[in-house]
Amino acid sequence: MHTKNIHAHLDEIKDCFQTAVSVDCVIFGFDNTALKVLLIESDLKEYKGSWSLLGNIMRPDEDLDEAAYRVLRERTGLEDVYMEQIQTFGALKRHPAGRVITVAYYSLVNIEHVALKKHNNELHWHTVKDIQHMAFDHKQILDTCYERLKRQLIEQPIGFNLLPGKFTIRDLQNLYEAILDVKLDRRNFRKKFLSLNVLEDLNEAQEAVSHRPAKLYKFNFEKHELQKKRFLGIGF
Amino acid sequence: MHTKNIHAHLDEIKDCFQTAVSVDCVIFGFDNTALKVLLIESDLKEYKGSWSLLGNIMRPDEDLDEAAYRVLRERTGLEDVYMEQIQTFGALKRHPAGRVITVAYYSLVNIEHVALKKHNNELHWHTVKDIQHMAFDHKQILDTCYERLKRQLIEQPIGFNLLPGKFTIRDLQNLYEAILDVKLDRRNFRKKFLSLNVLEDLNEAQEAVSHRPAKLYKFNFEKHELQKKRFLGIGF
DNA sequence: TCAAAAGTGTTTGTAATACACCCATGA
DNA sequence: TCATGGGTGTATTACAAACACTTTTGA
Repeated sequence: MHTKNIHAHLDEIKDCFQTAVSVDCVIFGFDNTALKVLLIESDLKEYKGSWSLLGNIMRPDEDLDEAAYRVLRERTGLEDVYMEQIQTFGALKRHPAGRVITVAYYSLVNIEHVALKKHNNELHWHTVKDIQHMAFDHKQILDTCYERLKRQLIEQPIGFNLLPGKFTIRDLQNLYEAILDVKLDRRNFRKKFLSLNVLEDLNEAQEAVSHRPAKLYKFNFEKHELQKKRFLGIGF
Repeated sequence: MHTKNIHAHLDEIKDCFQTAVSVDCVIFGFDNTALKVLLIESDLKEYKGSWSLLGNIMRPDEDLDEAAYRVLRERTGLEDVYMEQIQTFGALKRHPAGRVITVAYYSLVNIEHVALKKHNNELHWHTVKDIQHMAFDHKQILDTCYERLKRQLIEQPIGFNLLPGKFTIRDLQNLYEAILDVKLDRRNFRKKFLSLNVLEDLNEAQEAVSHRPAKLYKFNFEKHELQKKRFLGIGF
């Protein structure tokens, strides 16, 4: 067997360095009623009037994940938010400017923490369910990320990332119902979450509501014994 | 807001076309005892003696997914096998030849259907559990794909892809036990799978075994009512 | 005192788990 | 006839699902 050195290898593949890699961030927020996604007006003539995800080309000198965090940081000013790589989209004609494959991430942010700056006035929060068309293949990317979010929401306690630091159990239930598009029983939902040992009672209550005020909780990551009861059984 | 045409956009990003995109295939097989993965001896001097996944650079004129199928086809002669994109790895120094990000796929094949050709004599099936080191970041990729496989195996009936067309329920259980590294109750396992309505009884039996011969089954995709009982509840 | 949402407990159904005996075959 | 693994049924347990009334607050 022959071996090749790096340079022989580089030479062999140099024709393949014609492809750009981009990252696209599906930034989800929740406004207490519906799941939102942060979009920008497309700056490509071909897609004028369409909305697109927040993305950018990955720089040759930065990690892939770092590129995604950079996009998020530049657009929202946020750091240390929940973010997950979801899928890479590499269809041939997906970008009119040439061969660009894109790695899609989604992140969950507290919508109140996103201060849209003046120079970001092309940015808007859109209701996910109302979105029909987007630029590029971004609708497909959004759909994929939304499906993954729904699945994650069922399997891991990540919904907190979309809520303010203090929230009521009803807030949490509203979030689940809105994102999963289901109706849940109040008593069972409450029972379930309280038994999970992830909610810390702040001993505070809602104020200025014209009904019995609800208790406020915060999420306590430490308390969560991850995957404590992982199914031994087969779940299908 | 100003708009840019494609060419302005291309110009802006042209410095970023310095990154190659590769695909790496984690090809899993099962030899009735242990989970195997098909590896090749690295042809890079830097990794001489190490094993690596089967991969290749994506061509600028082919779909990303097609590149993965091409690698699989070229190496195993197989088509139409189970294959899934898992994750994209894009750390800065992951490839010594330059900036190469790689999209990892795993596929499940019937190990008996893979005829390793003469010119593929650097290819070998390795027992997944015994693998300690690999070239590049391929161990990390393998680990990621293996974790995903385990999860998928619990949630979807995909194990069949690793088995011959005719198999016994015990074969299937061996597969689950080996991959998930658990012991399962024979009676419950059988009950579970028979109730799933995905096994078609071939009315054939094992031959030449020195004990009561087991029935042979095949998987019947049509019968499987996908996600019929999808949890409404929350699974963590 | 009324409206509106918060808070609580019990019952029921379903599915996973644990477990022991008989059956068919080749040696 | 024996050794080996195949095939079956039931009791128990755990958890999700269904369901109704009392409590607290502001108006």
